[in-house]
Amino acid sequence: MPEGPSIVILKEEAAKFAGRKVTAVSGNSKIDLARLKGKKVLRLQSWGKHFLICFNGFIVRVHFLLFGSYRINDRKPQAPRMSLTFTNGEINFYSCSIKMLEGDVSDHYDMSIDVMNDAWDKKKAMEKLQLVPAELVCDALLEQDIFAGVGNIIKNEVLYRIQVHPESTVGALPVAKARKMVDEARNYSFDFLEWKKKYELKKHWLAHTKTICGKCNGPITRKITGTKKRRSFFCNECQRLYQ
DNA sequence: TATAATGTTTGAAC
DNA sequence: AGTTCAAACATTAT
Repeated sequence: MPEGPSIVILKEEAAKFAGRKVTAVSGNSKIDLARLKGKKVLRLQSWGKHFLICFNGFIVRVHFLLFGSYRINDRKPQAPRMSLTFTNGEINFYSCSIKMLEGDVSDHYDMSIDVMNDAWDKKKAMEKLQLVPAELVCDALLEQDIFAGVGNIIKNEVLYRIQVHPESTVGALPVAKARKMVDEARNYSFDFLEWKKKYELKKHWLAHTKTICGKCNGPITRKITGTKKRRSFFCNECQRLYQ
């Protein structure tokens, strides 16, 4: 469930709880859940892969990692990490990381880094890339400090779209390619959002988990790449290695 | 059934 | 002391 666009979908689905009071709270999270009881949710936000439940003076941050999930007006058999009940429904979170942050969202998050946010700033991403010229692009795209919300699927699809080999070095990319990478990190994320909403995300994958390149009919290489050691799927023929 | 996978934090080891 | 790395966590489809 993890990448940024999926969290945007959650935010939209949970929007009906904004302005509502938490009438009951439970779960096996180690944070002080009792603090939420009777408090009003001011708004629901997202930043990258973080889902933010904002209260007056503090925020509950939910991160789904690899296996986390949620249900709205529904439950899974297992015990929820956190369950929030409102007068108009409930939301349950499973096997996720939950933290309490003091203060406002702006004290903790820079929304201009979130590829899904209206405040996203292309120039800022370009500037941050220039600070890590030695990094491989497959790692750079996964940097949440640069591309908050981008995950491994988006990484692979972006690199395929712009025809850049995942083991290319950031500093070796021509500026026009770097710009394309930044642009597509956002563009593909929005495509991901639309496809995911229609339950047809996988149908549109061109590189991720594929074995044949649709462009040249050659093989798609699958390889663990970068210091992050994540799976990369790429076409050696169509994706150029810059180094 | 065993494996691998849309991810991050932590703490040991250097 | 700062950096690096692997382990830990946890679920489900294949």
